[in-house]
Amino acid sequence: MDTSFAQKVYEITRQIPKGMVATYGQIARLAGKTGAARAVGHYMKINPYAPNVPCHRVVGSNGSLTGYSMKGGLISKKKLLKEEGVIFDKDKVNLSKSQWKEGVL
DNA sequence: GGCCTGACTTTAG
DNA sequence: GCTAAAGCCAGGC
Repeated sequence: MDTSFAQKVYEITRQIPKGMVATYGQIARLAGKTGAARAVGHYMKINPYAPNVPCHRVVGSNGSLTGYSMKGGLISKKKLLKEEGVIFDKDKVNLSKSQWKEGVL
């Protein structure tokens, strides 16, 4: 997996600050492949950079918690995000307040 | 080595 | 607002 796309996806995901979340579509777009969110999801699944890539900070387009292959599943995921300070709206992430935006310095 | 599936998104009707 | 179809990458069988 020396593909620049995967590499970019991992780098972008790695840059997500604590208490923030990004969507698959956004990452895919930043990586230069609008619509390749599926591939992004797959990269999260295999996640060869598990500790370096906080895949639990990646959620669906509308803030829905999806996937998470690590132990605990979405339960742990939601918990982690909450602990990090991500604003939750029921079982979804409040993107309006906690969606990470590249360059929001 | 080929087909199917999967943590999805986007555009169009 | 919802449904349908197309597009993307790699792993597993």
